[in-house]
Amino acid sequence: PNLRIPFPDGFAERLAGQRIDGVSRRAKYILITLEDGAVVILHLGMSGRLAVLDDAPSPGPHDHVDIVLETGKRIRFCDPRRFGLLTLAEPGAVDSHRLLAHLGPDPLGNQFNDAVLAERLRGRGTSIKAALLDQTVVAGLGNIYVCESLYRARISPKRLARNVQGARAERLTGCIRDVLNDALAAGGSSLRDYQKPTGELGYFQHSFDVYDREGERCLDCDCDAPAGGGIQRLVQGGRSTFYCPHRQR
DNA sequence: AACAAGACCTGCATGC
DNA sequence: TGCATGCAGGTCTTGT
Repeated sequence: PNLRIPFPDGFAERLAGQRIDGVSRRAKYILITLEDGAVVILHLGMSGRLAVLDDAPSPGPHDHVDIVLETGKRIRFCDPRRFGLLTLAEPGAVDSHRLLAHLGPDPLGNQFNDAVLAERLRGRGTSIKAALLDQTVVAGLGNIYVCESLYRARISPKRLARNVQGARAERLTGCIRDVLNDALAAGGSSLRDYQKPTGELGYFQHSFDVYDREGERCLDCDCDAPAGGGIQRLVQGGRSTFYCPHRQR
């Protein structure tokens, strides 16, 4: 029970016997809607994983929850670092739940376009890198996809967020969507923990242009480390940023 | 009020 | 071999 937040009282009893009416997503939260309208809110944090199991192997040290289905299959939630969470929103109190209420627009949804992004970046004195990681600005981007989006849009991660307007905001909007769609098509990015529920790995990590490529050649402008170029790493807000100082301005 | 820094965890790679 | 250090797909809270 000691994940990022404690389980609500009577969590298992609350779920028992209910039909699952749907599974959806808001930002990085997985939402499982029950027949009475309550919603299970699940976040994988950094190291969380869901596995669909046919039988009931004894749980490992980092397995926290099994949701057992009528068929006998079970959905097992494993999370070594325990940055993930599993909680419940009562019927009618889902959008207003404190974890969901302040999220910005989903970059793959209809509420997101270049005008919206420009407006949400207006007046922000932080870096565009930090702004895109802020889930109240845009909901659902993490460190990898922010780095990749800024690279494709040729925008420096150090540029002030308020100075991403007009053509830059337009470029960035398109690149964010493209990066996410490409990553989804590839099944996501497996660095260490991440597996799909089937146990398969994602493939997008083979398509990174900049992430985790410090010192390597820039695929676009061809600058390279021996000549003083190449992909550089810097730390912003305690997180690694990878970028090409020549290509990104 | 906005922003940066620190805290929360475990596991792994690296270097001495 | 063992130990210390730094780093990792993310939020939250605290302090300036």
